Amino acid sequence: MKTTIKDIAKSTGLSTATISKYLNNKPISQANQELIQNAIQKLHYEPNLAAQSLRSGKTNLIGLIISDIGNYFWGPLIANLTQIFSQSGYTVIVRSYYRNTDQKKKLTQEMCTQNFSGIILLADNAKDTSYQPFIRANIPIVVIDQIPNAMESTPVDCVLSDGYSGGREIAKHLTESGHQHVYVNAPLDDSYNIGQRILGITDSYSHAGLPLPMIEKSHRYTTPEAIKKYGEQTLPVAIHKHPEISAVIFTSYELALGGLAAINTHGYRIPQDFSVISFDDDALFKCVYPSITAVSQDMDLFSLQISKILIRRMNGDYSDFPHTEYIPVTLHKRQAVQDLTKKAVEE
Amino acid sequence: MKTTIKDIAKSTGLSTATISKYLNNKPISQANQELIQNAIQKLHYEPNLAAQSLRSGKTNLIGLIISDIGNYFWGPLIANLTQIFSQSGYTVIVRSYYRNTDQKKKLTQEMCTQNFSGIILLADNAKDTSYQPFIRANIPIVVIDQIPNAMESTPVDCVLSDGYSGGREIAKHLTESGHQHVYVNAPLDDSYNIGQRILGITDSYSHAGLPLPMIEKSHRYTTPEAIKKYGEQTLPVAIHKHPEISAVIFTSYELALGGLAAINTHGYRIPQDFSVISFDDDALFKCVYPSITAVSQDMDLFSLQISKILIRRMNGDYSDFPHTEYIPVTLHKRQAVQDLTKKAVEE
DNA sequence: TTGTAAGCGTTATCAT
DNA sequence: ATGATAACGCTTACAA
Repeated sequence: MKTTIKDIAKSTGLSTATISKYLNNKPISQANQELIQNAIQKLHYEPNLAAQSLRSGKTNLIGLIISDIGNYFWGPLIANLTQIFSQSGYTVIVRSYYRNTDQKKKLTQEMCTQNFSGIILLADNAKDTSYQPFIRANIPIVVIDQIPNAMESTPVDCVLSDGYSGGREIAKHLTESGHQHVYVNAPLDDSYNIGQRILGITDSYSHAGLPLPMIEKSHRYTTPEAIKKYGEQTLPVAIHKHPEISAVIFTSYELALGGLAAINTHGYRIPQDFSVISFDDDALFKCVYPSITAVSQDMDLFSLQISKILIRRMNGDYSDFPHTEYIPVTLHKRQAVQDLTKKAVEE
Repeated sequence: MKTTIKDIAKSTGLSTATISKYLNNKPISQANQELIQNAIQKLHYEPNLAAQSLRSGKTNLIGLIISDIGNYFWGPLIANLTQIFSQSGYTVIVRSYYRNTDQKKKLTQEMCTQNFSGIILLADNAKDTSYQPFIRANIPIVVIDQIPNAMESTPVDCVLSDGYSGGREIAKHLTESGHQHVYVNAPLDDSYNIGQRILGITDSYSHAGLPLPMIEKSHRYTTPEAIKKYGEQTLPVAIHKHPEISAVIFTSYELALGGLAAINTHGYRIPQDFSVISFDDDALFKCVYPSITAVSQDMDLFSLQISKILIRRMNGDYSDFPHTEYIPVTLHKRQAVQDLTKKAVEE
């Protein structure tokens, strides 16, 4: 038999109403506070969340919607969010729709009706409009990793890493290392984020009066495997056709996987044959030989900003709505980028 | 205003009891089934989970307890479990205690009282007894990745990868490739799993009449970072002291990270200086040069078996209790292991 | 097969 | 500051 507030009420001689008030930090006499506190400890009382939720209409549930939870790049983010929100009394529930559009619609519709206290939506790309039903249903929501095109008609809070700065950092590092002819491997999708990464690179090269980076064009790819395969196939072709290329930039982790696989297969030597640099870092990047130069996202800060905005909204504070937060990124200079200026001097 | 079964009742002219029966697949006349179905569609009815849970005493919640959700090795498992259980109408909630013993006790106690339909506990090591409160509370639970020492006094269902076979596979591959002097990098913890991995290796070498693998002894390490650091520090020392070592085995992903970092720092050439082989696979292992030979766990099958057992228990079927399920592992032969027999012939 | 009505554990209203 | 009581949306005897 589970302990309920009735038991606490009986044990203390108070009414359930008073116990409830105690639990919700409403004014209670000092004496009774201690009385209740003791009873709770003694009887091992834990509130029934279902009852609380049913009566109050608040679930304290945060829905985290990710197209494909299997994509482990986002693991640390999920971890952080789970931890941060649990500290504020919220429980994070992760839901995926596995890149199935029908399932996605069904999922969002279902979640709109389940009294989630807040939603975090990892948007697929800039065309993603699935945040809109939550706005309509008045459920606080933060869109992450993208800025939807529909922002203008339906404003929403966004948090994403600063891909543009990342692109500029990469370009700076490469130009300072003497790399004039650069190849950017990027599948054409409608990702705002990836678009910004590329723009950061091309802007820098353009401003520096250098030849514009060669950007691989392609069809759209949806699954991580397809993106990897694409990278694996296109890289050797480009290198072969354009021997002047001295550096390759992967615009995402999946492309890096594919590119590195191709590099291995074809026996390219990094960084002697060409330098390599990737967006999105991985624990192994800094361990392998040569270690892979990469731009990492700050998942801790990312999670923190998401939680800050969402909690503000859940508390009814919309004073700065809509807010877009860019999370700074960090370039890790490693062995995979060769300093061509030094090399020239040495020779 | 949310739609409730009352609205459906009014709209169809039936009672709420009948609607409830329809929702719970109890016998209903064909005509009314269609009537209700239509009303639900028209009014966009979605059941209130809190009310269902409160009344029925069932939450359909699965608690997944992981010491450190930030350790992304388990990301794919979380992903799979979330997906599999959602197909059966369960929602997975991941909870961590961040290697804090007090927090862990608090968490398990709290979860015991929250009517979880089932629990999946990723045990820390063989000494982990935190599954016991759930057994006492009659909450179905499956322990994964370990077999607790307390099994005998408190039986429990277990699912874990077959580390022993993995060890034997590794040993077979190494001996067939002519590796007689092998170094095993393993922090001494109380992990049943890691113990089995080591045992598989040593048993094989012992049965083959070869010199016993050299096993690094150490203190206990708790965090992934500490384990990595340990691997990074011990490997070069061992290699230096024992030049006869021709192959190094990492007993976990974290050790591989540390070991590879050390290899990079010290400029060892793999596999010329020594071969490398790791437990636990990573997407990058097969992409980098040289690709890293590794034993992978089958996370799909792992998740599936967990869900099968747990769902059986939640349905009250304890006919095969307690059950221990070993998930087969796969050795991926890659470039990091050199075939010394061929080399000998060539020379 | 269908309806009536009680009640799950909590919170909120309104007295006191 | 405290208490009596209704109500949240649903399930489940039990009766019809």
